[in-house]
Amino acid sequence: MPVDSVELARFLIGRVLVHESRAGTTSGRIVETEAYVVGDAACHAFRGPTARNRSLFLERGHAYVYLNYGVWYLFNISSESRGVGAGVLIRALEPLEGVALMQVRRGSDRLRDLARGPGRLTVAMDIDRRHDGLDLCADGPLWLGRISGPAAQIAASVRIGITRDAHRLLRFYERGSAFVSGPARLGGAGG
DNA sequence: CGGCTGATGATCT
DNA sequence: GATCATCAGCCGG
Repeated sequence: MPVDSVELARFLIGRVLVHESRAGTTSGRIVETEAYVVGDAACHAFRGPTARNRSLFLERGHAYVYLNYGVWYLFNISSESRGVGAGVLIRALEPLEGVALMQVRRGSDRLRDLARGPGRLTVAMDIDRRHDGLDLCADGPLWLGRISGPAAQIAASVRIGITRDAHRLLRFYERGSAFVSGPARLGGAGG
Protein backbone atom coordinates (compact mmCIF):
# COMPACT_ATOMS: atom_id res chain seq x y z
CA MET A 1 0.00 0.00 0.00
CA PRO A 2 1.45 3.39 -1.02
CA VAL A 3 2.86 5.65 1.70
CA ASP A 4 1.47 8.85 0.19
CA SER A 5 -2.21 9.94 0.21
CA VAL A 6 -2.30 10.89 -3.46
CA GLU A 7 -0.54 7.69 -4.46
CA LEU A 8 -3.08 5.72 -2.44
CA ALA A 9 -5.98 7.52 -4.12
CA ARG A 10 -4.62 6.42 -7.51
CA PHE A 11 -3.66 2.95 -6.26
CA LEU A 12 -7.23 2.27 -5.17
CA ILE A 13 -8.73 2.77 -8.64
CA GLY A 14 -9.52 -0.67 -10.01
CA ARG A 15 -9.32 -2.46 -6.66
CA VAL A 16 -12.23 -4.33 -5.16
CA LEU A 17 -14.03 -3.36 -1.93
CA VAL A 18 -15.86 -6.27 -0.28
CA HIS A 19 -18.48 -6.30 2.49
CA GLU A 20 -19.48 -9.67 3.87
CA SER A 21 -22.64 -8.83 5.77
CA ARG A 22 -25.22 -11.03 7.41
CA ALA A 23 -27.59 -10.41 4.52
CA GLY A 24 -24.99 -11.43 1.97
CA THR A 25 -21.79 -10.40 0.26
CA THR A 26 -21.55 -7.33 -1.90
CA SER A 27 -18.48 -6.07 -3.69
CA GLY A 28 -17.57 -3.39 -6.15
CA ARG A 29 -14.65 -2.14 -8.16
CA ILE A 30 -13.46 1.31 -7.07
CA VAL A 31 -13.65 3.71 -10.03
CA GLU A 32 -13.45 7.12 -8.33
CA THR A 33 -11.57 8.52 -5.31
CA GLU A 34 -10.56 11.83 -3.77
CA ALA A 35 -7.48 12.53 -1.66
CA TYR A 36 -7.73 14.71 1.46
CA VAL A 37 -4.14 15.40 2.28
CA VAL A 38 -1.99 16.88 5.07
CA GLY A 39 -2.30 20.67 5.24
CA ASP A 40 -5.50 20.54 3.18
CA ALA A 41 -8.23 22.87 4.51
CA ALA A 42 -10.89 20.59 3.01
CA CYS A 43 -9.67 17.59 5.02
CA HIS A 44 -11.68 16.83 8.16
CA ALA A 45 -8.43 16.32 10.04
CA PHE A 46 -7.18 19.82 9.21
CA ARG A 47 -7.97 21.24 12.68
CA GLY A 48 -6.80 18.21 14.59
CA PRO A 49 -8.44 15.08 15.99
CA THR A 50 -12.00 15.04 17.33
CA ALA A 51 -14.41 12.30 18.33
CA ARG A 52 -15.73 12.14 14.77
CA ASN A 53 -12.54 12.20 12.73
CA ARG A 54 -10.12 10.25 14.91
CA SER A 55 -10.01 7.33 12.47
CA LEU A 56 -8.26 9.57 9.95
CA PHE A 57 -5.32 9.52 12.34
CA LEU A 58 -5.02 5.72 12.34
CA GLU A 59 -2.32 3.97 10.35
CA ARG A 60 -3.11 3.92 6.61
CA GLY A 61 -5.71 1.38 5.58
CA HIS A 62 -8.35 2.00 8.26
CA ALA A 63 -11.96 3.01 7.60
CA TYR A 64 -13.19 6.50 8.41
CA VAL A 65 -16.98 6.67 8.10
CA TYR A 66 -18.98 9.78 8.95
CA LEU A 67 -22.53 11.06 8.54
CA ASN A 68 -22.85 13.76 5.92
CA TYR A 69 -25.76 16.25 5.69
CA GLY A 70 -27.40 14.26 8.46
CA VAL A 71 -28.40 11.65 5.88
CA TRP A 72 -25.56 9.88 4.10
CA TYR A 73 -22.59 7.94 5.37
CA LEU A 74 -19.38 8.62 3.47
CA PHE A 75 -16.60 6.05 3.39
CA ASN A 76 -12.91 6.96 3.53
CA ILE A 77 -9.63 5.11 3.98
CA SER A 78 -6.94 6.61 6.23
CA SER A 79 -3.84 7.25 4.20
CA GLU A 80 -0.87 8.27 6.35
CA SER A 81 1.10 7.11 9.39
CA ARG A 82 -0.51 6.75 12.80
CA GLY A 83 -0.98 10.24 14.28
CA VAL A 84 -1.14 11.98 10.90
CA GLY A 85 -4.66 12.93 9.77
CA ALA A 86 -5.42 12.31 6.08
CA GLY A 87 -7.58 10.04 3.98
CA VAL A 88 -9.06 9.00 0.66
CA LEU A 89 -12.79 9.31 -0.01
CA ILE A 90 -14.30 6.50 -2.06
CA ARG A 91 -16.72 8.17 -4.44
CA ALA A 92 -18.01 5.44 -6.75
CA LEU A 93 -18.02 1.67 -7.30
CA GLU A 94 -18.78 -0.53 -10.26
CA PRO A 95 -21.03 -3.22 -8.74
CA LEU A 96 -19.61 -6.77 -8.90
CA GLU A 97 -21.05 -9.28 -6.41
CA GLY A 98 -24.46 -9.03 -4.75
CA VAL A 99 -26.12 -6.79 -7.29
CA ALA A 100 -29.59 -8.00 -6.28
CA LEU A 101 -28.87 -7.16 -2.63
CA MET A 102 -27.62 -3.73 -3.62
CA GLN A 103 -30.81 -3.16 -5.56
CA VAL A 104 -32.88 -3.97 -2.50
CA ARG A 105 -30.83 -1.71 -0.25
CA ARG A 106 -30.97 1.14 -2.73
CA GLY A 107 -34.58 0.67 -3.69
CA SER A 108 -33.59 0.87 -7.34
CA ASP A 109 -32.98 -1.53 -10.19
CA ARG A 110 -30.76 0.80 -12.17
CA LEU A 111 -27.32 -0.82 -12.21
CA ARG A 112 -25.55 2.38 -13.15
CA ASP A 113 -26.91 4.28 -10.15
CA LEU A 114 -26.43 1.60 -7.49
CA ALA A 115 -23.04 2.80 -6.22
CA ARG A 116 -22.35 5.89 -8.32
CA GLY A 117 -21.71 8.59 -5.71
CA PRO A 118 -20.26 8.46 -2.18
CA GLY A 119 -23.64 8.49 -0.43
CA ARG A 120 -25.13 5.86 -2.69
CA LEU A 121 -22.29 3.38 -2.41
CA THR A 122 -22.52 3.20 1.38
CA VAL A 123 -26.22 2.39 1.06
CA ALA A 124 -25.57 -0.28 -1.58
CA MET A 125 -22.76 -1.80 0.51
CA ASP A 126 -24.47 -1.22 3.89
CA ILE A 127 -21.52 0.69 5.32
CA ASP A 128 -22.07 2.95 8.32
CA ARG A 129 -20.48 4.12 11.56
CA ARG A 130 -20.23 0.54 12.81
CA HIS A 131 -17.36 0.17 10.36
CA ASP A 132 -15.53 3.31 11.49
CA GLY A 133 -11.99 2.46 12.55
CA LEU A 134 -11.87 -1.04 11.00
CA ASP A 135 -8.57 -2.23 9.54
CA LEU A 136 -9.40 -2.94 5.90
CA CYS A 137 -6.31 -5.09 5.44
CA ALA A 138 -7.09 -7.41 8.36
CA ASP A 139 -9.65 -10.19 8.78
CA GLY A 140 -13.10 -8.68 9.10
CA PRO A 141 -16.38 -8.04 7.30
CA LEU A 142 -15.07 -5.13 5.26
CA TRP A 143 -11.85 -5.43 3.29
CA LEU A 144 -9.89 -4.42 0.24
CA GLY A 145 -9.28 -7.02 -2.44
CA ARG A 146 -7.12 -7.17 -5.52
CA ILE A 147 -7.28 -5.33 -8.81
CA SER A 148 -10.27 -6.33 -10.91
CA GLY A 149 -10.07 -6.27 -14.66
CA PRO A 150 -7.47 -4.65 -16.92
CA ALA A 151 -5.35 -1.73 -15.70
CA ALA A 152 -7.43 1.43 -15.47
CA GLN A 153 -6.58 4.61 -17.30
CA ILE A 154 -6.69 7.19 -14.53
CA ALA A 155 -7.73 10.81 -15.00
CA ALA A 156 -7.63 13.66 -12.47
CA SER A 157 -9.88 16.63 -11.76
CA VAL A 158 -10.84 19.04 -8.99
CA ARG A 159 -12.77 17.58 -6.09
CA ILE A 160 -16.55 17.69 -6.00
CA GLY A 161 -18.73 19.55 -3.51
CA ILE A 162 -16.08 21.40 -1.49
CA THR A 163 -15.27 25.10 -1.14
CA ARG A 164 -11.90 25.15 0.63
CA ASP A 165 -8.76 24.25 -1.34
CA ALA A 166 -11.16 23.64 -4.20
CA HIS A 167 -8.69 24.16 -7.04
CA ARG A 168 -6.45 21.18 -6.32
CA LEU A 169 -6.53 18.23 -8.70
CA LEU A 170 -7.10 15.55 -6.07
CA ARG A 171 -10.00 13.65 -7.59
CA PHE A 172 -9.10 10.51 -9.53
CA TYR A 173 -11.32 8.34 -11.66
CA GLU A 174 -11.25 5.70 -14.33
CA ARG A 175 -11.49 7.29 -17.73
CA GLY A 176 -14.51 6.09 -19.65
CA SER A 177 -16.26 4.34 -16.77
CA ALA A 178 -20.03 4.68 -16.72
CA PHE A 179 -19.97 4.27 -12.95
CA VAL A 180 -18.10 7.49 -12.16
CA SER A 181 -20.12 10.21 -10.38
CA GLY A 182 -20.28 13.93 -11.03
CA PRO A 183 -20.76 16.08 -14.08
CA ALA A 184 -18.94 14.79 -17.16
CA ARG A 185 -17.40 18.20 -17.75
CA LEU A 186 -15.14 17.74 -14.74
CA GLY A 187 -13.25 15.12 -16.69
CA GLY A 188 -10.39 15.78 -19.03
CA ALA A 189 -7.26 16.57 -17.03
CA GLY A 190 -4.41 14.14 -16.72
CA GLY A 191 -4.42 10.42 -17.31
C1' DC B 1 -28.38 16.53 -20.19
C1' DG B 2 -27.63 20.63 -17.13
C1' DG B 3 -29.31 23.44 -13.47
C1' DC B 4 -31.75 24.18 -9.38
C1' DT B 5 -33.70 23.20 -4.55
C1' DG B 6 -35.36 21.20 -0.15
C1' DA B 7 -34.46 17.69 3.17
C1' DT B 8 -31.95 16.65 7.34
C1' DG B 9 -29.15 16.13 11.79
C1' DA B 10 -24.48 15.50 13.71
C1' DT B 11 -20.66 18.29 14.63
C1' DC B 12 -18.14 22.17 15.91
C1' DT B 13 -17.80 27.14 17.27
C1' DG C 1 -26.36 28.97 15.07
C1' DA C 2 -23.64 27.85 10.91
C1' DT C 3 -21.83 24.45 8.23
C1' DC C 4 -21.81 20.86 5.47
C1' DA C 5 -16.79 15.66 0.98
C1' DT C 6 -25.15 14.52 -1.05
C1' DC C 7 -29.26 13.02 -3.32
C1' DA C 8 -33.81 12.65 -5.68
C1' DG C 9 -36.96 15.02 -8.03
C1' DC C 10 -38.35 18.52 -10.87
C1' DC C 11 -37.88 21.78 -14.58
C1' DG C 12 -36.50 23.55 -19.38
C1' DG C 13 -34.16 22.69 -23.87
